[in-house]
Amino acid sequence: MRTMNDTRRTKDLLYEQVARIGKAACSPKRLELIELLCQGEKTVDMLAREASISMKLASAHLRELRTAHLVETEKQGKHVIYRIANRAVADFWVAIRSLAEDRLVELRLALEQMASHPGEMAPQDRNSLVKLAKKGEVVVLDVRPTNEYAAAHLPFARSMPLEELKNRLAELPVGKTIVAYCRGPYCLMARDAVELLRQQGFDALRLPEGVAEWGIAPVR
Amino acid sequence: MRTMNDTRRTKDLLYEQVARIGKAACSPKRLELIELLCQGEKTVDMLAREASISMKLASAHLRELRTAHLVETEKQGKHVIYRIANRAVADFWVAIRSLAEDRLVELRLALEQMASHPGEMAPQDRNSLVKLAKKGEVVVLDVRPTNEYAAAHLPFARSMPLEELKNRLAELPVGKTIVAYCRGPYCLMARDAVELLRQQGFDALRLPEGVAEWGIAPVR
DNA sequence: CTAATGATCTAAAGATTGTTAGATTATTCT
DNA sequence: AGAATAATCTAACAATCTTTAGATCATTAG
Repeated sequence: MRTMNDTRRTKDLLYEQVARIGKAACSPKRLELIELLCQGEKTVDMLAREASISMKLASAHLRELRTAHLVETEKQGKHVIYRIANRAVADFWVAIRSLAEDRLVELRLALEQMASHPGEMAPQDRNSLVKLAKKGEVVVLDVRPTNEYAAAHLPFARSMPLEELKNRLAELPVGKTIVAYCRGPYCLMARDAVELLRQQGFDALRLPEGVAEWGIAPVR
Repeated sequence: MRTMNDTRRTKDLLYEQVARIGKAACSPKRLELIELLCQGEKTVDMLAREASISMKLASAHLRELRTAHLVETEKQGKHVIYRIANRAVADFWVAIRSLAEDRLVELRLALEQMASHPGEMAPQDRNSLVKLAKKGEVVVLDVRPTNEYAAAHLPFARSMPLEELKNRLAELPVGKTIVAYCRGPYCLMARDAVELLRQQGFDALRLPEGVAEWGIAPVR
């Protein structure tokens, strides 16, 4: 015989488990860490530096992500390397972000303001961009750090980290359109790259999507 | 001139907005309310009763969901009717649940234990089930309350709420397979319906998916 | 009009998190 | 071995959230 209370307890248990994922996603800093890990594996202090928090705090947040089984660790020498558990985590990051953009006007406004400065690329389908890049009609620049490029990058993209860009302008073609991308729509490196390129007379556009949005986030 | 701090503040703002969605999804009861609303619009006290919480608490949780713009309200007489803001909310509920099932062993175990009792339906593709139902080779039963059936239901499904099932067994065919579904994998009404039907000698199976999983959640 | 119902608001207690500091561990470098 | 580095653990305080109770408001029924 199944009682009402039995059913209640079972249900509570199920929703509690799902809420563990929600809890992992309810802190801005944890979301930022997830996005960083979508670019490739990183050590705790790399993550702390890039998210502008202390290593202690990063460690505490990563612990939360680990108990929710969203990230995995591996010890290498005196470093601990974190990575997302699998591609489903990257997909979830894209999904929650897109729901947030769908529902929250404030977020849409902030993004529009951000994008209005330099040339935002018209939403174009992926295949046609890849085709153009393959034929050499546009140059796709990956302006993230080299290790992130090494972990995964868009097809036919060239690595040119934002910090090096200023000194490597000579490598770029003058007539062609240059498309810069970085970690995704919340990362401002591609925006700054486009700003710099335009000041130098290049025809530059920003592609707001990164590897997570293209579904090619690196997983071991 | 853009400063480092500027960039930081902009980023923090973006992640904070996304975290508002995470916060809405970090309480088990709020998740349950979202799932209930995926079945169709409901008043506060309907929601409170079905989620086994007080109306005050339900109201407080719904307030949170409303500030995250995941649900919308409409006043009708002395009732306030809640509904999910759009289909993207139902999709998100399915997405977070599926990530939880992917990552959390505890959840998979709990679901297996739940499912092992009655006959769980083999994961079958949707079109083939609809075809069988259309041809009348199986009977698909929607065992949710009638108002949820009215809001949206699977193609060719017949409404037969769990509470009425016992008294309406005569309406069911003896030779055919009966497929029962309810609100989704975390709802136990279909499980109980299958248990009852099998005791009565019917060939019954549970379809663990509901309208949210089929992408036909009702939205106004 | 008055009473009852459905829902929200406010305030407060209790529980859970976020954040920081200090101590501790494991590993590498010298 | 001793110092330095990377990371975690523990404990504590601050901040936030959950939950309940009491008061309040709007609407309907009598």
